[in-house]
Amino acid sequence: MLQVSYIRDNREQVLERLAVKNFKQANLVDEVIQLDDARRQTQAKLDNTSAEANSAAKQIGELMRNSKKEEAEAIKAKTGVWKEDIKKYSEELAVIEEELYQKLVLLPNLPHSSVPKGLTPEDNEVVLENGAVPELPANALPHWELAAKYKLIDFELGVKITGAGFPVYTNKGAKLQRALINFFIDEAEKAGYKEVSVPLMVNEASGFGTGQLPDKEGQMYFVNEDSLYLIPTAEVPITNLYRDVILKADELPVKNCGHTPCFRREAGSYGAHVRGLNRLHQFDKVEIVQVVNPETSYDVLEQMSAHVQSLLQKLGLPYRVLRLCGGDMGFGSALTYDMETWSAAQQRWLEVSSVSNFETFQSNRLKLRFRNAEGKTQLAHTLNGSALALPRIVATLLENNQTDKGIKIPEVLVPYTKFEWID
RNA sequence: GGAGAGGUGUCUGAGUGGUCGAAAGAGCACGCCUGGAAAGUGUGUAUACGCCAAAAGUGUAUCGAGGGUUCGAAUCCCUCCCUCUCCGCCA
Repeated sequence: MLQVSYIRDNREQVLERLAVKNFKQANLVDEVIQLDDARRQTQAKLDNTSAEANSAAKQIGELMRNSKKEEAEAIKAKTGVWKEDIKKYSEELAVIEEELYQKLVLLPNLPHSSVPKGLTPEDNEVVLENGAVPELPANALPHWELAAKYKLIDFELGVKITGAGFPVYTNKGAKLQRALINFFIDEAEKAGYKEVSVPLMVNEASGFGTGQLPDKEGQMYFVNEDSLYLIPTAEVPITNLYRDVILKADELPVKNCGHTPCFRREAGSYGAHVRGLNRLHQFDKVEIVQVVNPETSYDVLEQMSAHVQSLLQKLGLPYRVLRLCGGDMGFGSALTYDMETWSAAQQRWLEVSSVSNFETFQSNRLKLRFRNAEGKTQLAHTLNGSALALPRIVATLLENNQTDKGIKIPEVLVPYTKFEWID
């Protein structure tokens, strides 16, 4: 959520930035400003009336104590009007604030100046490519066939017990899951992230804090009986750890990592692009989250991007880094890098990570502040990224490392898997 | 699931209708004291939104949340949420 005061002070810039995100309802900006004007006026009227009523009440108390009953009654007689006005103004204020809020939540975050204009994924900017694309034999298989051949994943069994998009990992497939999770967590800890293990369900306030609610509830599974949402990413519980918190300056940066399953309804398309592990309703992911001083947030974003890249390098996966264009970015992000690995058998790039700086968009909703050098409270910046999501990593590992003898496990993973080959 | 107790500032904790944004203590910050530290001592120490060019100042709101009674509510009433204890169930 954008800050109203910022919108007021930087109207032109806000409009210009929103245009980069192809935001269509630019009129909302002026409506927000007008509503805020109205809010201030009504607030002032309410405050002034309350002040009068408060001082009258004090006088009455004083007079009663001195048993000047008649004078007290005289003042009492005047309070009726104030009471009515106070009621009227606070009702007005509530209506205005609600309207303001409803419009404010429709405004996406402002994209950073480096965000390219554009509408579709084709307009994303390739920042860099790294790693050699492997030469596969002519009979190379896509990962879903490899998974069947080596009995790593049983998709049908998942359908039986739950439904499509909930695979069952078996044998070395199950081991590989656990190995990747531990490898990713260990690497994150080496990079200074503290591991947390968090609930997989969150309440509505948490969904609001990170921006999934209102509006995107369709993407989350909802437990009606208890009004809880299954988390679509560990970003939600981990970032919400700091909701309604004022951090001391020396507590920044906060660096957390955590592994969780992620649940996504993804009511979407079918076909080759979502076959196998390409798109699932449940998958495992290690997430990294930082809460930082605004002055450092873009340096931190680069560090997080470098961390994710280092994982891909260690796993020997060819990858590229994209700077998402305005049209492809998430609602709350100011700048997003996507990391994609090259799937040799599918002959296409698969998104395996997304690293974003939310600036104050989340912290404003979360009321996540820190005390700055002047001792004043200030909104912190939040960032997060996948480091990494498992399914597509597994997909490319299986596909890219397939040989006549079986599938070769990357060296860094062998201490975790305790086997070198899937065969 | 059943019964009971309770939710006050960073923490402990007082406060049952007016002088309460809230005693006291602890913690923390700064100063004094000290060769240095501890002890001692003094001062300060919530957040948000207004007004003001800004600082100073000042107004309003907030004692789990929302509503009500009252000229006036942390304090009385209602609803909801949460925590704790005991019992039941149970990984």
